[in-house]
Formats: sequence, C-alpha cells, structure tokens
Amino acid sequence: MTREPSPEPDQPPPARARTFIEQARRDQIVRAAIETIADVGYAKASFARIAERAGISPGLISYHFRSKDQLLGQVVADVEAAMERAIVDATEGAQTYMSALRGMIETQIRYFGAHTSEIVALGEIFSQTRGEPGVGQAAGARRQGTLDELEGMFREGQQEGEFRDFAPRPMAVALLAALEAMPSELLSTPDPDVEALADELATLFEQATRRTRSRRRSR
Amino acid sequence: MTREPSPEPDQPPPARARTFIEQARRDQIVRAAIETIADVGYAKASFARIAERAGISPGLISYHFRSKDQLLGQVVADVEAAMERAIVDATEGAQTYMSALRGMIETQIRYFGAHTSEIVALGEIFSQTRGEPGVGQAAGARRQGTLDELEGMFREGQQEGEFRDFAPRPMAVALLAALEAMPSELLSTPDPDVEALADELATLFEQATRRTRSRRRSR
Amino acid sequence: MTREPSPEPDQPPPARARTFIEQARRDQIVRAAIETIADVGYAKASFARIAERAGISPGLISYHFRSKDQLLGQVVADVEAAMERAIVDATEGAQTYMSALRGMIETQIRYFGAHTSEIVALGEIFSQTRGEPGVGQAAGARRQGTLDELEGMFREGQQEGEFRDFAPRPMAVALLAALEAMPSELLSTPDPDVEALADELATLFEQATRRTRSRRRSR
Amino acid sequence: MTREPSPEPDQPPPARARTFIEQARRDQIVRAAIETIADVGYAKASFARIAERAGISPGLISYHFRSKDQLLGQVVADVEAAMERAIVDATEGAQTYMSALRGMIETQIRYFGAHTSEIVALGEIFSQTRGEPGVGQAAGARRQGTLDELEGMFREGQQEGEFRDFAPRPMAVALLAALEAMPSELLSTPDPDVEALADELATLFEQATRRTRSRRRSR
DNA sequence: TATGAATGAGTGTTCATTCAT
DNA sequence: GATGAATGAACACTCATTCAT
Repeated sequence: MTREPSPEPDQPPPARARTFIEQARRDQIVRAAIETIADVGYAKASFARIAERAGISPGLISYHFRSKDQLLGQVVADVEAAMERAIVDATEGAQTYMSALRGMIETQIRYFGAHTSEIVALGEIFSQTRGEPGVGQAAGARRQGTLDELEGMFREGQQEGEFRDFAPRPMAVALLAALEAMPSELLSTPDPDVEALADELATLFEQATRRTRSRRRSR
Repeated sequence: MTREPSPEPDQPPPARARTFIEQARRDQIVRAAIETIADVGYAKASFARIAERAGISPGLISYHFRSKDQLLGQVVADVEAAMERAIVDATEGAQTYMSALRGMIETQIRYFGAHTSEIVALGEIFSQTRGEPGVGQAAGARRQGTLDELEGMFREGQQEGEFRDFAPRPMAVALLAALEAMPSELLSTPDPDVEALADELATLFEQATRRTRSRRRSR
Repeated sequence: MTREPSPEPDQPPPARARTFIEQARRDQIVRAAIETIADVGYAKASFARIAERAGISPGLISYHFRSKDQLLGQVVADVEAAMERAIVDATEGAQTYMSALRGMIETQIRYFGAHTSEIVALGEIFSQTRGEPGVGQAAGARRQGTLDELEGMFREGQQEGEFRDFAPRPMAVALLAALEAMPSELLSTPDPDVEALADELATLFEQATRRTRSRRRSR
Repeated sequence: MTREPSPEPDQPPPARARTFIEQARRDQIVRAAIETIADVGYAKASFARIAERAGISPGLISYHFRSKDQLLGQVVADVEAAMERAIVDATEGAQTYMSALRGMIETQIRYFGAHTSEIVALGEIFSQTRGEPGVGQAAGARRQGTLDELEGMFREGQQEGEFRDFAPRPMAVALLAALEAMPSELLSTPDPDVEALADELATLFEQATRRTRSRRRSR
C-alpha cells in the first residue's frame, strides 16, 4: 500500500551467493551503522566509529561494502524493508480507502515508537544526502515512489467517492512530511503516548480528506 | 504570527561600523553560501566550494566571518528576517483564527515560491545541525518557539470555538512539517502552480481543524 | 634527587595493549619529533616536517597520537624518564648534601653530553609552551617541582650547617638555569670536554654555597 | 662592559634618512610589538594583533618593516640598546673587576624589575627563533658577543689575581643563564624584592669567582 | 576473512604579505 | 602615508579507502 518492494541495493547482486558468515557480518555492520548514526549523527558516523561499535576493524567494513554509499544504501534498504513488511501486514485487509489510510498512518507511527533509532538513522541519511548521487538519489527515487503510491491511493479513493475533491499530490506530500516529523517529536517528548499520537494524526488526515456535506472549496 | 523577531546573530554587534565594501562582501558570501547549500547540500558546502562559487579565495571567508558557525548563523538570520517581514505583513490584520491560519499558510508558501533556494538552504542547515551547539542549538530553540506559537494559536482558537477538539501539539508539528516539505516539492516540480499549492495546503488544514457537525473523534 | 617519577602522559593508558609495530612507530615518531625540534626549533616543527624526517605521511602522526599536545607530552615524558633514571642511579648513595649537589650537577651534564638533541628539544618545548594549557602547564608544574626540590635540598643543607646562609630560592633558580644552558653550549662547541664542564659547574656551585670562614654576607 | 654597541639591524640602513613621522611610527610599532609579545606570547603575536594594539592597520607594519623578521630585529635592538646604556652607565666607574661584576649583575636585575615586559618579550624572541636565519642568527651572534665580553672580563680579572682559577667560558655561560632566568622568576613572584634578589645573585657569583685561601680545586 | 597501519585528499582556520584605493 | 581587503601557503586534524600481513 505504501512502499514499493525493496530489493537489495547492490546492483547487480554478487554472482556468487553470500556465505552465511558473510551475511551475518553485513547485518552486524548495518546494525552498528544504524546505532552509530542515531547516536552521534550522520556527520560523525565515520567507519572508525561504526567499526568500534561493532567491535571490528574499519577495514572490514570496506571489505564487505564497496563504499560508504553502498553501506548507507543497505541501511536504508533494510530499515525500509522491515517497516514495509509491518505496514503491508497491517493494511492489506482494509475494506475502504479511508480505513486503509488510517491503518497505514497508525501502523507507521506505532512502528516509529518501537524502532526509533532505525527511523532516526533513516532520517539522518535522507536529509544529509539529499540531491547527491548514490544513496541520495536512490533515497530521492524511493521517496518519489512512496509519494506516487500515496497519490494513487488518494486518486482512487476520490474516484470511489470516499475522499473529497483535493489535489492528491500536495496531500501526499503533506502526509509524508507529517509522518516523517513524528520520530523526532517522539524522541523529544519525555513519555510519549504513541497510540494517542497515532490516533491524532490519523484523524487529522481523515478530516482533511473526507467528503463534507456543507463546505465547498472556494477559490 | 509564526516567528519571533530575529536580531543580528553576531553577539555583540561589532563596535566599529562595517565598511560598505565589507558589507557587500559579507552579503555576497552569504548568498554564495545559500546557493551552495541549496545546490550540493550542507555536508558538501565547504568553504572551498562556497568560495569557488563566489569567485574568491577560501581564506577570505574566514577574514569576514569568525567561524563557519557564524557564517551559517548569518545565513539563517538573513533568510528568517526577510521571511518574517513578509509573513508578519501578510497576517497581522486577520479577524479570525481560521483566517489567520489560512493567511499564514498561504503567505509562507508564496514566499517559498519566490525564494526557494533560501528556504532549502535553511532547511538543510536546520536538519544537519540538529542537536549540535552553535547554530544547531539556536535553530532548535527557534523551531521550538515556532511550534509553541502554532500550538498556542490552535489552543486559543479551540477556546474560542473556532477549531474542533484535537491535540494542538501534533497538529502544530504536522503543519510545520508540511510547510517545510513544500520547498523541495516546488523545486522538483517543473512548472509549479504556487497559488494552487498554497490554497490546497490551507484547505487541508482548514478541514483538519474546523468544527464538524456530524463527526466525533472516536477513541 | 631532582625530578619526580614521570608516568606515561596518556591519561588513562589505553585499555588495549599496543601492538609491537604500533609501539615501534610511536617511538620512531617521537624520535623524529625530537630531532626536528632540536634541528629547526619548536615553532617550525610542524607535523609535515616531522613526518618528512620520519619518511611517513603527516596523517600517520595523527593516527598514532590524538593531538600535537599528546605527541609533545610523549616526547617530554620519554626524555625525562630516561634522564631521571640516569640521575637517580648516580646520586642515591650520596653521604653529604655537598656531594649530592656535585653528583647531581655532574651527572646531569654528562647526560646532556650523551643526549644533546633530546635535551635541546626538551628545552624548546618548555620555553615555547610556557603558560599555555596542555604540555605547557604540565611542564611549568614539573619545573616548579624541580625548583622546590632543589630549594629543599639547599635549605636542609643549611640546617645541617653544610651550606652558607644564602636565599635558597634564587640559588635554585640560578642552578637550574645554568644547567639548562649547558646543552646549547655543548652544541655550539666543536669538540666539547664534557667532563671538564661538569667539574667546572659543580665547583662553581660548590664555591657559591659552601660555608666561608672569613666572609659574611653584608646587607 | 657587557654588550657591544648595537647598530640598527636593517642592513644596510636606508639611503635616505627617516622622516620624523616615519621614525615615530616605527617606534610606536616596536612598542606595540613588545607589549603584544609580552602579553600573549610570541606565537600569537601576529601582525593583526600588534596592529590592533597600536591602533593601526596590519598593512602599515609591512609598509614600515620589510618583514616580520626585521620588526623583531628592531625590537631586539631597541631593548638591548636601552638596557646596555643603563648597564654601561652603572659600571663604567668600577675600580675592581669584582665590583664591576657585582655592579653589572645588580644593575641588570634592577633593570629587569623596572622593564619586565621588554625583557619578557626579548626572552620570547630569543627562545622562539633560536637557530633560525634572520633574527635567530642575529640574536645568537649577539649572545655570543655578550658571552665573549663576560669571558674576557673573567680572564682579565684572573690575570689581575682578583678571581680564582676557573674556566672562564662556563662561568660566563652560567652567569648569563642565571641572569636571563630572573625575569620569569620576578614575574612569577607575587611581590618580589628586587634589591634582595640582585644582592643574592651578585653574592652567588662573588663567592663562585673569588680567590679562596684554604680550598684548591681538585681535578 | 580479518586486521590495523598507512595514505592522500579534504576540513576550517591563521597569517605574513601584497596592493588598489 | 595609510587602509583594509585579498591571497596563498601553512597549520593540525579527519576520514574513506587500500593493502601487506
């Protein structure tokens, strides 16, 4: 419903399959990278620091990943794939577009609450690499894909008469931006009520998109 | 309505007045910094690149600005001061909270349309320096201030009966996030209709906040 | 007799032990730093020059030492530790204060003769970092400690009736200054007679401190 | 008695004589340089800081002095010339070598007490430029000259039977070193008794050089 | 596979010196 | 004479990446 399938970002995948130990190492490095970025920020997340956290040597990262860009790409891919699975699971049974919208929003925010550091790391990577080739472009493309899906969902819901007559693109952009702002809000709140936040945001966009009897858009 | 007054960031202002030529150079450097950040991103906006764009030597930036932090502070101050002037002018005469909300949103987006790269640069600086001392902390504080104001506006509007009964904080966060997402949307759209976008976003939050007859929030 | 024990300056010592090759590199860099400082002076002893002498890249120094201050601290620690061992060995059996004084002076000068560039480098570091934080402060404190010890030795020798009634502090300062002046004197003399110099300086301070029958200090 | 006449260090002197205003500027700059070095140390005494203290622009220093080296040379020359005048005045009437020695030591220390910052600056320059071409070499040569004079004085005094039979060179080195160590001792003492210090040092070297009845140097 | 020593390019910043005004 | 804007080289330090072991 929300994000396209997320294949491995190393294009092309290596000719020979990865050994078990290699995959374990890669996962370990990706985890260390996520934690490091979430902890000290993208700018200070050097290979040296990531390797220290993983308890390995910096050179080993280069051995397993062709470049820093590729490592970041893997981080993005892993985090998004996990998040996507959660969201798809939670929304595939929706009967109406409206309930799919609410389900998606709530699931996403709940997911943020349970996986804060992954999401923070993702946000760091997105914001720091915007516009650059490599991860930046991939991230941009992925984001466009997500926006396209949201836009498509809104458009179909309008055709079915569930949603009012708004411009689907800006709505999609606003929804995605609002969703992406929640992790840092959750982080800065001492004892956040994730469920309440999820409900608030879902209601916000429910109200913003639902058909209205009395009101007509002016202008 | 949205941001507190933004004084010069050099604290204290230099005892001696600035030469005309010095002020011109400073402005030129600030412009080059804005363009560079908007173009290649904060992380790659080194003095070398900024100087190259300005057609001067890197050392000259240090000659005119005590530190990189101070240069970024000047960028932020200049951009925010200009934006603030525009927004205050446009919203001070509002009669209702609803119209103030719409006016603020529309003005801000129109301003983005006319000053895209400034706003993109501002966003880069904010997101990349989050949590760090210096500009980062100042930016964080400023953002909190803006959120507080929005939250206050929502709360008052609710007390006056103009707005429905939603949680003001998440609404403020969502609104700010949506606003901040528009510049890059404008940038990536070939021939954007700024007015339409402004109206769409204003309507979105109008619908999201207005009192409804039939619907009640569940939960 | 003259200097307090001089522990490793890395506080705290690294948790993990140093590799053999790492220790060898560190020693090589410390040696190159000593020679460079003794050769071109502290002010011009940049990482670039030190690295050039060592036949390595400048970055490698930063790889092995956290900062320039730490490198200089290691230089000071190494040189002082070696010198201290030599001096303590040579003076611990002294029966009288007078013989301890002579033994200390002679040993120190003999040591200078054998390790001139180390001592010159030490002097450069001390004089160039005076008052600054880091090495400078450590060096200043250490020097005060040495002066205090010399002063104490003079005071005790006076109480025992071995020395005449002079002010101990200026005598200590003069002695330390005279000692510290010898390395550069040795350096500038083509074929220095270290033993003769040692004897001369020892006799100088013997005469200056010993009880006299006929003379009394006036004033 | 102590130092050779000290000619202008610009070799050769400018073809045309200096105007009054030019000389005044040079003196002003030299004063500012002395104070700056004494205040913030040699390493941080940049043209910018010196000019700031003098209330002029950095470029003007380069206009009046061919190089930083030349400015420092002028500082050394001025300070030494003044000091030399004071010392020569005070010692020219001495009847014996012993009284000349005492007079020279006492005068020099008194001079330190009255002109601390000049002497501190001089010390900074000497120690920071040791061995380098330019000021460093000039300073080294000058120091050698002073040592030669002291050595000569000792030798003559020995021939006249006033001094005991010591090696004149090391004695001269020790005396000069002891003298040079006094300014920083004076600086670090809260409320120094300059006269007492002068007397102590004079007595020290009196004792160290005078003929003795009972003792004979061994070796 | 894994290490960690090593490199070279890049960072912001300082500074003596030059030069148009 | 004097200014102060401007340069270019140097500084310590960081880091992704390479490679001998």
